Amino acid sequence: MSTTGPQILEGLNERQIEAVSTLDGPVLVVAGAGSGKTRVLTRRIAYLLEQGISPNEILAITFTNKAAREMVERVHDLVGPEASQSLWISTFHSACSRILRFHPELGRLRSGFTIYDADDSRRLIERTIRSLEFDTKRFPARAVLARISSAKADLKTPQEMAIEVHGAYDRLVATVYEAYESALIANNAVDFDNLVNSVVFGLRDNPGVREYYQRRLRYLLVDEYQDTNRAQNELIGLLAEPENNIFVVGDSDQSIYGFRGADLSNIIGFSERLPSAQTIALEQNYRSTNAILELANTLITQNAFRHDKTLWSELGQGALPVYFVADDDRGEAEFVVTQLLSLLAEGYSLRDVAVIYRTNAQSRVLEEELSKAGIPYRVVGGVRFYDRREIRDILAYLRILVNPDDDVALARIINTPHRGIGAGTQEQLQMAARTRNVSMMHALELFSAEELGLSPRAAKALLHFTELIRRLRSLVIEEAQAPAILDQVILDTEYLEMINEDDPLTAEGRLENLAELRRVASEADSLEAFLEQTALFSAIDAELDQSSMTLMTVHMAKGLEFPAVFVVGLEDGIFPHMRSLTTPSQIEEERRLLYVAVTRAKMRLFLSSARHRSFQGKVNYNPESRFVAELPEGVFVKLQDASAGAPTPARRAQPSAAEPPPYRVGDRVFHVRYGEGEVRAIRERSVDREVVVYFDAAGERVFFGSMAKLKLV
DNA sequence: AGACAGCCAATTTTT
DNA sequence: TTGGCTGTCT
Repeated sequence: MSTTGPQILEGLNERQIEAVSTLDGPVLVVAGAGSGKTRVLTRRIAYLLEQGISPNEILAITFTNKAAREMVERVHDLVGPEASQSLWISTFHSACSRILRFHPELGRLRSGFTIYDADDSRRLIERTIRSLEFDTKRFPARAVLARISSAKADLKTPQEMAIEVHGAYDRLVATVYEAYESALIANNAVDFDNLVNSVVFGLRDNPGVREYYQRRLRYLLVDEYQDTNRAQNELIGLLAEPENNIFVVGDSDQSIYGFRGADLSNIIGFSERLPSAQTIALEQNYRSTNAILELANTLITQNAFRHDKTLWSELGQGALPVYFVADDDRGEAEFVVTQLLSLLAEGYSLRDVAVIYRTNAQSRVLEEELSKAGIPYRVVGGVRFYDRREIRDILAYLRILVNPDDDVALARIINTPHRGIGAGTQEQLQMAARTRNVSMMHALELFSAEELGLSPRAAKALLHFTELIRRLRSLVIEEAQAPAILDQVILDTEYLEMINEDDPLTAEGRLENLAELRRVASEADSLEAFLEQTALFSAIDAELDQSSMTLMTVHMAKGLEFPAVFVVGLEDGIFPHMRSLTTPSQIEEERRLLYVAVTRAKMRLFLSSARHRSFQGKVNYNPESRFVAELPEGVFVKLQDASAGAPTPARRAQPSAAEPPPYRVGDRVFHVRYGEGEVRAIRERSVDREVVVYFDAAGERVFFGSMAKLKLV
């Protein structure tokens, strides 16, 4: 049966083998960038199974659904469907959600509870601030939510927060926090933070449930451990007792979510808290050349709060990273374009290249220059699928059907599409509901318009609304399928008509979004499962465009790799960001951000800055990033602005597109790297021309005409 | 109820 | 520069 033994450890280095096969007790794997941590995690699961541990006894936790899915797939490939189906591999939030579905009382919830995402939470906070008659301008909900959220990350209750207040602002936050928690319970809802926190508090208070999970989950694995907050760490600790078979994998140098409560001391202090812990460091990198790793290593050794380690690889020295100082942000973007053209000429393709920046706003100039040059690109991030208005509206309808106490959902849709229930009426309803201690939906159902103090006109509009919800709810009671309910919502609310009237230009796109939502719904087992999925999964993975380059923030780039990477905007104020210059720990996090950015590169790395740039409508003269200054001569080549000094590859003469191409479609050509092929297309672009060649051995490649070293055969 | 001008603030965001 | 929100006018 267990003939898998050798396979499980096959191709692993010594450290990795040690990590995979150290069975009992706490283990910390310090896994540098590109050191094969997912491999270690998946092989370890296979190893545990081979050692006779039941799949039911294993819980593997990740931060993202993507990582969880990837782990499931890879374990599946190793151990087959039977064992892998019984494994529990999920995100913190999904795992907690599942526990709460079985034991809603742990979080003072009732079954059918709603999961609030950040936007729902913000809205509820805003309502709370208003209802306490605080000024929402002086105390923006977003800021208050951030404070509450970081308190929750530290497992701090409103009462604990109230004790430690410094000044009026803190006092307000503590007051809002307490009211917000009550509102969540009243709405039968949990926010993301409370998914974890209520399980932690619930397990502490309920020995029976706690012991059940402790007995069941004997082997825990945690991915990206450096990103855990105190609450998540506490959850792991609780579940792991009494055996303490905790296997955590992470890299202190890649902790970039401190601003959201990630607590680096979880990983740094792991072996101090658990003296029996074994620490295994993975320092061999399988991604980058040593030239890139040397730059990364020198950069990150400037940080004090970290696990000391030095990455190395067997992938050769490689090209020295290039650092370019542009005159302005446009010049920087032009640098990216020209270097990109050379990369393409060398045989890199667009999908091999990524531009990474600190803030989303930086994408604009890059996009303009790339468009100008006719280079296809995609920007990762931006408005996410479930954040689109039409999606949120329809989901709010579905939510109110399942959980009538969800006032946030109700507020969203009570007058969407417009049905004559204005702000005044809504406020009146809210007040009336509050004094009766019921949700707004229940108030509508239980009391007459007169009792609620509503005008006859408002009463009529509300009656229509209540009837609408009642009709739709009957579908839920009859256990109709999620897509059918969704269809009926769209139909009965005349939502499509609204979309059309609203803005006929975008109507089609929004319609497509709804169709996509319906497709997701059709794959869910139930309406409840569908809603849960939409709450916990942020995006339907965008199909990777095979022929465009990628633009994204450092945060989005984490976990990814590209043959060639540009890191732009290396200026004090941008990277490190202005708002992160105050404390040493903020600066360290910014430095880790840059570390994450540069370690995405496999072969080629380009860094750049601009002497001045337009930013927030004004021209800024930022000094060069302190991080660049920290790097010694020799770890990169510095290029001056192309107008100064010797001609750089950046400004190599470009034949104008008007010149006739030296080859035509159908010609046979030769390339040093790809051999012989046939020219399939020649496309004129504003800056250059594109030549598409189909190589006999290497398939299709796209070159830029000015750069391509193609010889006619 | 809806349109529009004026004002203000402005990282990063796995769930 | 952008976007979001508020208050005012129709």
